[in-house]
Amino acid sequence: MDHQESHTHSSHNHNDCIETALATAETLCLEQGQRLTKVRRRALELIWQSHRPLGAYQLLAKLAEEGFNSAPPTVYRALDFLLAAGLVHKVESMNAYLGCAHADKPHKGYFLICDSCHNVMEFDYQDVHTSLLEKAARHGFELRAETIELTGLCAKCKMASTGANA
Amino acid sequence: MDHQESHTHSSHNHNDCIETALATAETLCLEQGQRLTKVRRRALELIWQSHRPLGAYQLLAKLAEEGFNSAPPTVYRALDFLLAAGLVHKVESMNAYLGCAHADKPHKGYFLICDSCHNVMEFDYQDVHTSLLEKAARHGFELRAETIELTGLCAKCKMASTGANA
DNA sequence: GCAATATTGTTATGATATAACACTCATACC
DNA sequence: GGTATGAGTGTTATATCATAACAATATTGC
Repeated sequence: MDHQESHTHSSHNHNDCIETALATAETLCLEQGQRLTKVRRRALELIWQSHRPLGAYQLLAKLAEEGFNSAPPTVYRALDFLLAAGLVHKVESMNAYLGCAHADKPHKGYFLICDSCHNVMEFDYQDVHTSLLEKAARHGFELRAETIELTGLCAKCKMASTGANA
Repeated sequence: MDHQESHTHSSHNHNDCIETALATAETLCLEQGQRLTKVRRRALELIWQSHRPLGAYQLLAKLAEEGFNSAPPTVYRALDFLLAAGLVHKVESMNAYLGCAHADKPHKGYFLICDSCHNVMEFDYQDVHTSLLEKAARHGFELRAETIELTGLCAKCKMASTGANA
């Protein structure tokens, strides 16, 4: 049923996440006859290494440091590829890009975004999707994509702020 | 209960919408001791005159034609004011701005955006909000704002495309 | 009127994203 | 293995979206 996932908890070993994501990406690309080229692979890895959504130009700077071409099309092409493959999501309200934790299952990117620490948690509630789909249909609207971005205070920051007051 | 509204149907008299919106805006600003200055009022009106979300620079161009200052801060200040007052919404996935049809009641901007004609319908389903609020709380997350933007094909465009095939 | 504050003018720049065309490399086919 | 094809990348230029910083002006409360 409901599924939720965060790759922002400092408690976990994020390297595992990155490795899993990269492995999944390679498998998916192989299956679909897509080429996970050097720059695409490295872009994906760099996006994953950040615990927060990464801006295109931040990513470009990192790629440039490593000898990749430093012109914007480089990064936007890589992002376009990764977005189309479902390997990353774009967080519209931040103009930033985030590794997708379950690219292997088609899903919508629903996000909880902390205003304070800027960490982002992805969640994927089937019931919300079903409900939105049904409501769209009620308007004769054929739903293709959903942008669901919830902002506020994450548990940690909330505790930190109340703790400071107490 | 559930409320939905469109100001994109060509069937209606959009002038009524604009007048109502402007009247509501004046009332709200008066109540809250806010000043609906010339440029703010005209910006709101121009946003409403467009049936689709209007880009900041599109709006700026229209304002400039009418003798207002043509530098970007002019339009962004007006937009900031209108956004803060809840009189317009920003459609994040389009970087564009839309008149809010029910600024008088606090609400979230939920949008159905047609990929084909780019019209946008605002809807506001209390049950979706409640559901998201509860799910956020489940993660210890204190929800402050929601960006819900659904894209796809509106009823008209869907009919037009199937009609073309038939 | 006058001080305090809000609003607007103005210049400059930062941040995000794409167009257009040349070049290179991988792959598939012979 | 050669070579045509198309995918991918390099490069230059520019479009689009947004804000910083400070000066000038208008509004409001006294």
